[in-house]
Amino acid sequence: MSEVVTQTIDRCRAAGLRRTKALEELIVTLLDSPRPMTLSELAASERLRDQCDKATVFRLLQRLAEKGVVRRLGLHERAAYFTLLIPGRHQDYLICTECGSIEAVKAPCPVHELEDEIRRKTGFRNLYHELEFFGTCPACA
Amino acid sequence: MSEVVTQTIDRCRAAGLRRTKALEELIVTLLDSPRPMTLSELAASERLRDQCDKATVFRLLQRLAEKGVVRRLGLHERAAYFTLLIPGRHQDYLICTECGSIEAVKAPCPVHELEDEIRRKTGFRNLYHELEFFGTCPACA
DNA sequence: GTAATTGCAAATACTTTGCCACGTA
DNA sequence: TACGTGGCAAAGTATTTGCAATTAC
Repeated sequence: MSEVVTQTIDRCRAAGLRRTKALEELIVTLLDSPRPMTLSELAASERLRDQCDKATVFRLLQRLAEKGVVRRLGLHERAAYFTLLIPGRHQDYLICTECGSIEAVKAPCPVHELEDEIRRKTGFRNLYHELEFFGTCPACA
Repeated sequence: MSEVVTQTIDRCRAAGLRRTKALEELIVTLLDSPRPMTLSELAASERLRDQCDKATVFRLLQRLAEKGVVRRLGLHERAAYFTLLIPGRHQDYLICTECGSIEAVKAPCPVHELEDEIRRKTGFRNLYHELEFFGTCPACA
């Protein structure tokens, strides 16, 4: 099992969660995915399909989001997307409004300075941001 | 009626929409609001409450989004948010994850260069972006 | 042993559509 | 007149919860 997986499970344990098979498989699944996934996708994924009920995945995601281990994203679809939150890592996304494809933006995120400024000026705590680009991908154009 | 309202209605007319009372009230309501609004908020708003059904507001928003007059935003809630799209204007948002308050970010958006770069490198068309900051506001902290 | 976790089914929330009446151009 | 619009009610989709059984610690 990869380094990141064990570290993430440790973070869950430290946050008071129990180490269940479903938790492990969920984390591995999210980590394997190059892009955020919906609840339905997760529940239907190879690793989780026979492992547990959709409600379980839902509640796991809920707890993990509460503990800051996963993040829930909007991304313009009706369904919410979830992604693992790895300390020190940040990802922006590029989304095709026609076919719904989602890919990670490779360039560094230009928002951190503004984020610091907002933190200073507004007194918001636990500040983070979400940045998404939308458009029509070459294949759909 | 303000300049922007008539211009926006003109854009709708140009896009082939009919000028109805509901359309006008919807546009004025969105323009009056300092932040994006949900379908429910719009349908229950003073101007629209007695004017038309929720389904009508829904279909109006749908048409307007199609024509590029309004934009549908995620913003992390279960309900979608809508905002008027004024040419040459762009807005980022600061959202409290505790109380759900939404305010517009006053500072200029630092993402346009990256957007240009993505447009060039990926060949995406009609590119735009959405940037939101999330955190705990001073009142909730 | 005890509290967290789970499955299953039922309840919610928000969105979306069908169908026929109506109003704008 | 013709076609976009509107109201009302029903259907759809994704999420969320209740409760009793199970499992991790």
